Amino acid sequence: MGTPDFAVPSLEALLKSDDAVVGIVTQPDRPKGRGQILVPSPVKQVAQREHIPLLQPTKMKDAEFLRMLADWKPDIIVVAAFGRILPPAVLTLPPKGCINVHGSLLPKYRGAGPIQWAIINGETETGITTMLMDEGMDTGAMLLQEKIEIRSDDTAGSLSVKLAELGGRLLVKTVQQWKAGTLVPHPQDHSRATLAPLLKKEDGLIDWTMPAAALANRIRGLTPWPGAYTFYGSDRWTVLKAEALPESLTGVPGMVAAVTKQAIHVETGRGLLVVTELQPANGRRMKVGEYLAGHPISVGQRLVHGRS
RNA sequence: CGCGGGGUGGAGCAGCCUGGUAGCUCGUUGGGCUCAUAACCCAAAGGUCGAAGGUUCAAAUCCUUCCCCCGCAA
Repeated sequence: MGTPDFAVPSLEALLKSDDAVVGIVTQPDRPKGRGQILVPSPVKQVAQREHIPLLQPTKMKDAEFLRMLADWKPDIIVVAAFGRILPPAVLTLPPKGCINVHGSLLPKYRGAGPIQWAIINGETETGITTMLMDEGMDTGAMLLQEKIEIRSDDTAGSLSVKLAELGGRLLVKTVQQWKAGTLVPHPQDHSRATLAPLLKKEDGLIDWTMPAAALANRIRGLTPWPGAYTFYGSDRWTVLKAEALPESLTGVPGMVAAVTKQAIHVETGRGLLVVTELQPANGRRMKVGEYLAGHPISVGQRLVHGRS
């Protein structure tokens, strides 16, 4: 069971492994983009390519769905970024249980946005944890765990690709060892658990009173989705790349303190944020140098929280 | 038919409303200046103005259709 790009490497890894994938479950096609066109999930596209039986339930407790799922007689159900809570009826279906691939070092960052929050919080390492699912949100007993470095230039997008890849490898290893009975589940230390809730569009709004270093992390964690944005006059900017400088020039958060050939220096709550890449509304992503070639930016203007 | 913005030399934009043979910033090339430079000065190259059709003496500019890109919203 899985839905977005993150789940694809896990599925592909399973397909290449010795175990048979008897069926795939993914979320229903959703209208997407400007034409409101129905788009199949990345996982569905693989399923169709491989001609593997596919279910797209709208409700997890739907009787028809549960009956068809049971008909597949799965030994194990593997879940990677599926996006739905599994009811007990599903969790207890496979004799060897449900295994989840999670993008963090549990018990830290339980929830839908572990990769993004790890970057936002300035972590320097994260990883993949495979675990036996229970009824809680990422609270099950852990099977295998592997660490990965978070580089200072990683964004949620780039890190997600790496973790998805690692997830696929670790998943196959987990399944093999679990079948062989050589794995001992380790209960999580619930007292050390932290939550990583799903990010919303509004979480991308930049609060210039925060320290520059925190904003730089936040921008990385919010890229490419939902995107960190701010407003210059009536223009909406999505800030794609920026770095923090410790010194401060004007002390007025949000003020454009300086403009060089390839960067816009913005005052924050502490230090300067040097913006080097952005995407204006109605435009494509571009280096600030390119943007400045056609858009005069005046020092002293303030970046604000809404269109003005 | 969800709302909206846009396609103009290599890049980013102005010009369109109030038709009359294309402009700005940057880049590129050549030259100059300088101990030196991604700095500065001078010069040059480079554009079927997304496509097709229409109106007109004349269309980047007005009308019609089509193609492509993007923001919001989901």
